[in-house]
Amino acid sequence: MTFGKGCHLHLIDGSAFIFRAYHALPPLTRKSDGLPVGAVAGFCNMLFRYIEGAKNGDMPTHVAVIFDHSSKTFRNELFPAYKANRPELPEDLRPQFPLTREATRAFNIASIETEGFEADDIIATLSCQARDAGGRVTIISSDKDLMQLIGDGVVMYDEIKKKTIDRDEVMEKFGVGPERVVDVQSLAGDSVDNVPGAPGIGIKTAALLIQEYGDLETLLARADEIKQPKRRETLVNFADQIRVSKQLVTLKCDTPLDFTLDSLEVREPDPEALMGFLNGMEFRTLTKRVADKLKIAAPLPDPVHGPASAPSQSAAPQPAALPFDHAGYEAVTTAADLDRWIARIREVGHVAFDTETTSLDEMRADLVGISLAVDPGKACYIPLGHRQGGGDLFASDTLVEGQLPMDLALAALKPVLEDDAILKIGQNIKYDLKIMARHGIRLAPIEDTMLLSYAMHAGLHSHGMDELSERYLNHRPIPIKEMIGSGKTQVTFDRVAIPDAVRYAAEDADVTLRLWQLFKPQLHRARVTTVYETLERPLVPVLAEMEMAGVKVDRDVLSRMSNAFAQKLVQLEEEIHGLAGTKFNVGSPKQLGEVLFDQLQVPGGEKGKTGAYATGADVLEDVTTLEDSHPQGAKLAARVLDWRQIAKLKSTYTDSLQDHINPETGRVHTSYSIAGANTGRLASTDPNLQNIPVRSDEGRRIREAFVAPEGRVMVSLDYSQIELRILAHIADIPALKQAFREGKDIHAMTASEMFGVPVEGMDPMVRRQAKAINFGVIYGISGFGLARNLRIPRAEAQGFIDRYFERFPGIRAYMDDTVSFAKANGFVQTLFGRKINTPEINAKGPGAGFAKRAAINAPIQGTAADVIRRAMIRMPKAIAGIDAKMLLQVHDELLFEVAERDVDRLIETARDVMESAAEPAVKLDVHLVADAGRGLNWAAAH
DNA sequence: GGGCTCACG
DNA sequence: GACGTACGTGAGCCCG
Repeated sequence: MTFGKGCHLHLIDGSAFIFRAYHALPPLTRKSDGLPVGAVAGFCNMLFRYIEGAKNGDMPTHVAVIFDHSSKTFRNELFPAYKANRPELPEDLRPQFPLTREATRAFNIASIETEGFEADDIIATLSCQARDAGGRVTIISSDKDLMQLIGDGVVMYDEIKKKTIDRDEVMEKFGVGPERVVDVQSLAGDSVDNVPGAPGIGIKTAALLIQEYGDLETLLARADEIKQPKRRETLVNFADQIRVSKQLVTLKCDTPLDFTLDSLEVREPDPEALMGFLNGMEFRTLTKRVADKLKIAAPLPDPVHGPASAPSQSAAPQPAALPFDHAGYEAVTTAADLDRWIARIREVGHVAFDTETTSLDEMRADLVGISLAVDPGKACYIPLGHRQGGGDLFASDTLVEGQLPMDLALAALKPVLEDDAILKIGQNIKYDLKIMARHGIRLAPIEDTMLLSYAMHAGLHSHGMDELSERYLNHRPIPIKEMIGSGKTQVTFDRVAIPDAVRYAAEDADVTLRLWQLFKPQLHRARVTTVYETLERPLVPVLAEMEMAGVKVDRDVLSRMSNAFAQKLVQLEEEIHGLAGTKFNVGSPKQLGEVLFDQLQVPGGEKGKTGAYATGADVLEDVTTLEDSHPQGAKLAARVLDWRQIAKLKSTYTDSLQDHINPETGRVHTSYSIAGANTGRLASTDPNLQNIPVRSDEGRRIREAFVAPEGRVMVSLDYSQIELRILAHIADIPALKQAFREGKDIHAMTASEMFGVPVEGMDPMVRRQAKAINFGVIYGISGFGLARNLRIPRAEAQGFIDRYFERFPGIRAYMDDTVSFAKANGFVQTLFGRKINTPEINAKGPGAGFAKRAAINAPIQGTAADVIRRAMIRMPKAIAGIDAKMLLQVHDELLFEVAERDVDRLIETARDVMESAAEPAVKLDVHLVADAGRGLNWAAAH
């Protein structure tokens, strides 16, 4: 629902709730672990009572609970003593703060807080927005500081006294109307908040003065007219202090918010999530009371954790319930039919859209047809490029008769597809976006069912259409194989008979539409609307641009390297066969294992589950150390390692990259999958340009083939230590934060802290170990893993870890908290609210370890991924005036191609975007740093 | 098509 | 007390 006239926004002052609850209740701890939960219990009770009360009274259409983020706000910069005389927080209250946020979410109410602003400012901002939109507002609070907001449909409500506070109450308390409350407060000051005001003037006097002079500014301007000498002097002498006080008490109506009023729409609690939370808190009485209530409320099934195809009891239209019937699908072959569809799209304002083409590679694919769906069960397919024949050598290239001419159809569709008022819904719509872009059509605005699923279900399953359809629509779409076959006999889609294509393609649009209808309303309930709207959807056009731009690759450089590698491989092979005494396939791990451990009797061979010897690099490296006991084996292993490195570089890079050079553009166009990695990272495919070698000198030379065209320069910017910085922030490690603040060598600092050695003249080995531990922490460290990585005894590795935790206790707390959060909620979150589901977290057996480490890693890796996504989304606008293109993303690096004269400007601008990418949604305690490099090729720029 | 190996962050 | 373990990816090759 769009917020507007007739809407009623309830804003609950969460911090006030907490303090009231804390002081009203005796200290209460959770039975199982002694966690203090008294305030949480009181908070939940108040929230529950409020919900029940609201049902009987003046029902809100929108609701949110607002919290203070931290004690430091912009007011402290204005006046350092502001709120400085507040008593220290009770020790058992602070840990309950995050739980109250969780409680709020469990009740399915938006939980809002913003760094640098008080809850009051957010309440003020939302009130203003709601009022301006023509709606009404009730602020659930009795805080006098909020009374300045009353009027124009805004009232307050005291939840304890069950009493509305409106203009009359304000007049009674301040002696002036709400619009002059600020003036009175500025004069009277406030001893609780340490607002100075004018000495000797209280509310009574202040009210009198304001009544007489109208407002504060007039009063101050005409202060010399005041008869009482004492008052006159005070006002003249303390005018500045009074003005500062005014700034302190005036609430900000323009707090930056990264959501809209619409997203605060009232939602029924998700019974499972709510009961899960209350149960986890071990609130028995409340759990029971809520359970009783919920039964009456006929809960909706949970879209995230509930059974995949659970029938809904709600009255909402059930897209899944309609059967899939191909009778509702039609071929559009006349202009009149097409016009009819376009008219229907305009009526409804949205359309599910899908293209059929001849290839999965959007840069080479030819458009074959377009399918549309507007109403579930009804869809059409517009064949445009179907051709005669079976696709064999003798197939003719003539178009099948009876199809609309492509240019005519596209011209008719273009206005709708580009209309800002019509949503184009796709499944992986980046593909269609690129196809249409090549036909001069800019698809916008867009929705993507794949990304809707990714925002809600990351970690639960993949997000391809077939998977989603089977899971959520209980329908198995026609496999593409039934259309085009597979293997040798596979044909392209333009050879599919049109009636078959109609069934297949129209169904895809139908499925997409139904998934959208199902998923869209679930976004709010899963609390990932902001994630979808700020991190997923806007990335689509950005990536499409990057992919279409491609990166120039110099074929000759690659081809020369391939030749050199080929020669080297032959040499190595001969040498290896000589050492082995027999000829065998060096590329076969199985044969290699047998040669090494059976024929040559090298000790230490270990067979894996498949019965073959393990011959990974780590194993072979161990063998190379046997120079004394088994020189032949050691030498062989060393040569095989060399061979493997070269073979990898040749086959994966120098050879196959050449095949990916697009003949039309002369460039390589990767494809990024947005919903591939669970953590929010992108993945690059066809080819993967995120794993181009860099660690070895030999491999790095492959980057020399990624070049800038004449007159242009490659620029690379990469975040320095972004994951460790995020760890320092999330786990709140003062020593780490300080080291980053001071720009220190973070690994050396760690080593110094752990081993008590000075950073100056540090043994590189010691630093290396500390570095391994720092990375290990990000991965969910284990003694075994660290031991293997550092090749040291396990006990020693465990000793390092113990010392590390001792030195940085916050890390241990973060790891424990993250795992228990995952266990309680079934997911973990990034700082930006991205959810990563952890369905295996409560598993038994070896899977448990994996799930725990993944849960520990996901918020860190995921937050870093969110940060660079934000930077990428802002980048096109930021560099609009610069002759530059963003080409590639490699997790913490962005690669640009820039006109020579614009290089400095690009670096300055892009660096700024990257370093401030977290803001304003998140204010990190640690600043982000992006390092820049430039050169004629990627190797030189990196 | 699964397993192994290895390239990246 | 034993087990099995660093996180996230994609691609090429071998082999059944």
